[in-house]
Amino acid sequence: MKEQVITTQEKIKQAAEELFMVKGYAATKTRDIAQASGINLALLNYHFKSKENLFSIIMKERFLTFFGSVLPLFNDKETSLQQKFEKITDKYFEILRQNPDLPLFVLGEANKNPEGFAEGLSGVEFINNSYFTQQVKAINPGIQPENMLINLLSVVVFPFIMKPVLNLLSTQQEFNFEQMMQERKQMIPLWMNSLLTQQNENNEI
Amino acid sequence: MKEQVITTQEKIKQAAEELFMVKGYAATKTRDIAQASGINLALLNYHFKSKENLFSIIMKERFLTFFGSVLPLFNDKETSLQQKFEKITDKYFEILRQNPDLPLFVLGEANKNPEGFAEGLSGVEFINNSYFTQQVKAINPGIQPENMLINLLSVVVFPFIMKPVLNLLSTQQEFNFEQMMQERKQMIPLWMNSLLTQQNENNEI
DNA sequence: AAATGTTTTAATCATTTGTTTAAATCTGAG
DNA sequence: CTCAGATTTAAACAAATGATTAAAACATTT
Repeated sequence: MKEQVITTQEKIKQAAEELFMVKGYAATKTRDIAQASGINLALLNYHFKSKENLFSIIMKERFLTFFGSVLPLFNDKETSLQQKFEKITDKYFEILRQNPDLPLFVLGEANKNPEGFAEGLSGVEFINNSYFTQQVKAINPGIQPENMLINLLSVVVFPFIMKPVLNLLSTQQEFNFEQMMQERKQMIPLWMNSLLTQQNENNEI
Repeated sequence: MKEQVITTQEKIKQAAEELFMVKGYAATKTRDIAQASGINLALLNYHFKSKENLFSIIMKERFLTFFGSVLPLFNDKETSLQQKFEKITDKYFEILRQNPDLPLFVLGEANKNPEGFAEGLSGVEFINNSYFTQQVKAINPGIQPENMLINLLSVVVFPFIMKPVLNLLSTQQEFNFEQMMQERKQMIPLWMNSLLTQQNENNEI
């Protein structure tokens, strides 16, 4: 097999990424990164100018991972709504399985630093008047398309964020996170369809 | 009107709570807390023994706010499932409107420090074999009750976490977060009912 | 091999940060 | 008022932290 040469920069970035994601920016010390990547402390500042610069680079990459490959699916003119539900669910499950800490990192950063967040999203195709929006309006004008978007992202992403809480339940009960997620992956498109096609009956009491 | 005397301890706690929630533990410096609460730096260690102890106190209180008043509703034997959907939604909207940073704080902390998280939850009534679970099984045995729980929490809580992302959309488009949440509050119980009563059709292609 | 530019290392610097200390101020009981 | 205890203040300390420096090691070209 071909020897995989991993550069110092890559070593630093990988270690820093892991640490930033689980501990956050402030709690991650430059010496932690140096130790985790097995490099000399000074190399961090040599290869990346500063801790903040290193963080900024990693942050932008993570933002793209979180938004870049999924948001365009909303605008796909070749797929039906049902297919969009399936494809977006599949894609996100794939991404989040490999990057379980991604949602909290991205959304936490969006909260702490909204300006930098917006800036880090340059190049991401947006959903504004996406084809998704038009399709929702066509099928059910009684529901705000933004709410369908939010519903889909909620039931897909939130369980990953909830994982530690759910695992708390699992100690008391037989409960398997992976197995549950497997069922969700199949059900979510059906659930979304069910939400979409229901009648908006605003009948109070 | 009666003069509201606010003690030094309360001033410190309120300022620290705000800072911990938006910036996180490590990024919040004791001098930030002192300045924000207008007290002398040494008073933090005089009234609370350490920064970590202060954080621990605040953290446990926030955990209770997030879980304490909502989880019991799942076990209420007097309410139907439909009523549970409504009451849980209402209660959470009320809490999260007043504490918009609560979910990210609690869930972030659950991730960074699962042990301390579990410990901070002592006294919270759990959902294990709740009445909610039984009711879901009775109405639709084809769905895992845990997944209904997760769906409900997802569509209620996640939008608050997504708020900064959604506000990014609002700059490009007429879009009002509050107005959208108003619609969600009405719709979520209906949506949940729709999910629950749909048939689990496992028909692949 | 010599020279040149790049990368790595160990040591050090200047701030920042959590905490402590000793004195000053305040408060309430006798 | 006076005194004892509680609270507050300014100053300082020790450790941690991000960054820099100068020399050493390495790699590449001539």
